[in-house]
Amino acid sequence: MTASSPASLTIGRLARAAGVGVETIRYYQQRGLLPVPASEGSFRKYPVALTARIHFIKRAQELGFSLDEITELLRLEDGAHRSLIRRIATDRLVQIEKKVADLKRMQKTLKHLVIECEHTRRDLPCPIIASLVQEGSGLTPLAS
Amino acid sequence: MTASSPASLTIGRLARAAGVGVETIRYYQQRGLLPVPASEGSFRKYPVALTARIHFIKRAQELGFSLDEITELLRLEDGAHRSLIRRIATDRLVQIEKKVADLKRMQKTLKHLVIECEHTRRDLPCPIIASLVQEGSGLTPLAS
DNA sequence: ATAGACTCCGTACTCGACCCCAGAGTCAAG
DNA sequence: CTTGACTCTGGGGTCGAGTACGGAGTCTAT
Repeated sequence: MTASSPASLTIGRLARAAGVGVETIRYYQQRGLLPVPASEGSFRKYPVALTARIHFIKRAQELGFSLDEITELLRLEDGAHRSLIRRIATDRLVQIEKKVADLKRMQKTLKHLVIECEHTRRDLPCPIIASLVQEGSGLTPLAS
Repeated sequence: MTASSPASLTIGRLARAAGVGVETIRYYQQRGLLPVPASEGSFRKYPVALTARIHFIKRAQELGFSLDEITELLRLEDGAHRSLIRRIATDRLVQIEKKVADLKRMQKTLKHLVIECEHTRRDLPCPIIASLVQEGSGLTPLAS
């Protein structure tokens, strides 16, 4: 047992410990993601264990969960609601899959256009622009 | 030459023709994406050709360009700045590739967790939650 | 001529996840 | 015991791409 780090922290120390801003913690409190602990004197004292909860939130965010979904996950955290948790996760998974498909479509089109543009003679119109204009009704220029 | 659709439209008709809301057109005008045409009487008259410009904007958005980027593209639309246009497109391409990589990482992790969860005995903790908690310091429950 | 649809203009609101600020009070190190 | 770093509360601002609203004026079909 060394110099003993305290079992509870001020909000600022908790923020540093968890790698987030003080404002983020207050925001999470408002959203019900973090408890508002009791005060000691006039400042609140935050259990060190809250860093784990914040890390939970951050990791879940990295997996693409919204704070609303994370709130739900935390509510189910006792583990009794496995199938519900799975449903939230698979919902998210479906969204991700759709997004990936969308992006790949964009990627393909764009890549194609860029390559085409590189190989088109300088005196012809840029294929990237041309593809956006599509039906040759012509862009009306902005009045200057 | 049949019943002659007019060469210029009111904002509402243009909006319907282009499949956007009136407010969207006004917004694009504010952002400099669309010209503010002259008025005839006290209402403005919009050239039909503006539908093409709006379609340009919408298609570019579908490819993931922001309105700022689209403004830039429209500015370069004369075709003289091919390499600049390509740079905007390839920048966008790089962003898309990064996003896809991110999503695939999430997807993989989540898929793995969901499958694991389905095969874990009901008396063990849910692996999805467990993976988020990670270091077993335990989540502090919200004070009720 | 009048009803009803539309336009113009400006402002304000939406969503999500925060960030920033001011002012007053408080805590801890030297 | 002072100083300076911190906390609390409350409110506002940010970004992007719009949407919504309200009141006054205007156009058009009947």
